[in-house]
Amino acid sequence: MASPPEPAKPATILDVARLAKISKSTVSNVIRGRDGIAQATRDRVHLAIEQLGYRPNVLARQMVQQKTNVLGVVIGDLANPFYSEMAKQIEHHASARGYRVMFCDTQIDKRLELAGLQSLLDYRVAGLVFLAYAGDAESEKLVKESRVPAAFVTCMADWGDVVSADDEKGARVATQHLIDLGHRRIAYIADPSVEDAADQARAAGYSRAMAKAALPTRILHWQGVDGRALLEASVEEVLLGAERVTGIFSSNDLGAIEILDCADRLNIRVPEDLSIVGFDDVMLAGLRRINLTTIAQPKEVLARIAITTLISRITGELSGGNLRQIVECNLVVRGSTAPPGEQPPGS
Amino acid sequence: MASPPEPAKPATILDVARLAKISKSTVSNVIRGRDGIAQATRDRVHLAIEQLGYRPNVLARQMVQQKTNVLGVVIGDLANPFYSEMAKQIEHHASARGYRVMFCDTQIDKRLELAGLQSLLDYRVAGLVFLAYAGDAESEKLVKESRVPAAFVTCMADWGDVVSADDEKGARVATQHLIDLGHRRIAYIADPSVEDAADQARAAGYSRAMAKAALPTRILHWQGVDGRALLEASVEEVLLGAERVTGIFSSNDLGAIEILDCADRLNIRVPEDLSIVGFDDVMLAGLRRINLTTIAQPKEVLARIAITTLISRITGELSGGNLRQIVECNLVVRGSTAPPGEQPPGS
DNA sequence: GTGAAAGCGCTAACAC
DNA sequence: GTGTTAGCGCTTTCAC
Repeated sequence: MASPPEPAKPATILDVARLAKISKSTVSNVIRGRDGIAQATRDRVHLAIEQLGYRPNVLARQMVQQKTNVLGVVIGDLANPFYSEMAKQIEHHASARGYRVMFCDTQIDKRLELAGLQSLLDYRVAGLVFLAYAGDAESEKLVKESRVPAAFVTCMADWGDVVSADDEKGARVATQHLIDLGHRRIAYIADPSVEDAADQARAAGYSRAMAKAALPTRILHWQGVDGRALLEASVEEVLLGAERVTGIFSSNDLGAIEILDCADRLNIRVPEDLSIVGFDDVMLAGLRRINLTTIAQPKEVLARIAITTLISRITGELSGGNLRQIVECNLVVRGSTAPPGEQPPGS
Repeated sequence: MASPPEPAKPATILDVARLAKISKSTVSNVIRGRDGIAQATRDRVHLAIEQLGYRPNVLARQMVQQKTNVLGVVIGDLANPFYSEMAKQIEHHASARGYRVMFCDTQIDKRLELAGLQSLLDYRVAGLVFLAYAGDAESEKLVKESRVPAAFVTCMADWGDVVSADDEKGARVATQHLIDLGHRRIAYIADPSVEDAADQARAAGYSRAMAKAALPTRILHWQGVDGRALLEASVEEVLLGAERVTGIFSSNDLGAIEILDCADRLNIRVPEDLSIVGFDDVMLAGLRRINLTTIAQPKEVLARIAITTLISRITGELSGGNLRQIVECNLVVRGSTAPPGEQPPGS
């Protein structure tokens, strides 16, 4: 029979040109919307495109332009709700602007990060979004040499645009919330899955609020990623010991929920005996069973600004020194905080 | 020394060829590991590559081969823990096999799905992974015409390889668990974010277990995505009415947690007054505060099989009719289920 | 307004 | 074993 069931070869620009009885450069010009083309020609081309179901070959275009409309997104851990919620926003805004995204989950491992970046750059991504940055010097060198613009969202580096929540202020507000409730012994507990820079800023905000209230600081760190142990002291000591705290500000919601779990296990009531404030406001935090007071990061806004900035860099609309855009975050009071109550059971 | 700070143009295969005093095809042959090349030549080429910091231009390779090493991944909602946990596994296995992934969040909207697929296909993805499939006929037509292999993970279609948990059996086990505990009035509640096909299978498993125990079925649906209302009856009626249930099997963990919230609000104790079983075993379910009995989907296994199958299709190792691979899932008993207790408060 | 022609950097026949 | 050559499908000067 004359026509095989499926045309294995998709139509090319040449097919369109032939059908429209016109040269392929003119077809190209029509497609790219260059002006200075007769309406009649334009119509003929569009008709031919229609008839053939022609779609420009992105690969060929990328090859000649040596650039893509793809953004590389470096993520710390896609299974972490904060990252996945951010990733969703990034994908959403990128695709709304005509860009596709390639995700790369690094587990905040420098070697994975480097390999992932190399691969993304091999694919000639037009820009990079770091949702987490392991801070590797090799990575920095690689990206800088590639001259691909980078945006750091919710993380930090001095060699690209930074879009971040006001971590220091958020931490201050969180800590102040506990102080205002009447807490005096308040610890800051850092979760390793939080970016170093963000962690520093949040610790600083905590320390500043505590200093202002003339209260002693106590900074603790979770040991390992899903360890239920602290580096500096046992959880029991922190929550039940002589110097036990009545308020905790966690560097992120996941860490705060970890503490919630510990408290439950030790029969410490939240918020009666222990108040907890998280950071991020992941979906989880809003669940009735969790009901965590937290500092909400405006994820949609962060993503929007990051994508807008990055695309401006790509197109060249924006040039010059690195931008550092800080957006406000705000306290969401839920059920995990209250004025300090009576002595915890067992003391 | 003589080298400029940044070579704006990356080295091409021609540069390597010149430096190694060899033709570019030979360089190409060396790079692609074709055998039948003198060791001396091979060494010279590698040396030149090293010196120039040469990296093959993926875009050019893709262009000539008219194919990429990119997988398109269609996701229902990246902010949904089940999807993001699956997405992580998919990305992991794909990158381990040398493939990059392009994610596309469709919100299970047919139009978004179609647009996303069109775009992925424009980029000549080598294969498609559907983590969710809206079941659009246009989408089907588009992908079939493109001849790009598709794998449906955790969802269903008759025009690609399917990798899925044994939803029907999982549901039977979940329901049987409740029956074994002594429950008699057990409802199935479907969450709209669950794929239709999976929902059907789970409902069927539930019905079968109930039928076997000669118990009446009661199938309910959440209204809207984050609605706290059911289609068929009020939550209060289901949980507190004369015909109230003592056991619920939810089509996914998120829906189960929703019910947990409702129960808490209505002062219904779980598991004393109400037992709940979920499906998926998202990270959330394991939190002490949630502590949900559930059917665990083996996400890592599902992803691995899907990627392996898809890549076999891509390379042509696998051909012929669509595969339908079903993997076992298993009951994880936690604290949300127990034998039915006394009458719920207020009755 | 439109078209001819020169690539983009690579792969893959096919000569030598 | 190695080199020559002809594209892949498109963009983009630059003539006409």
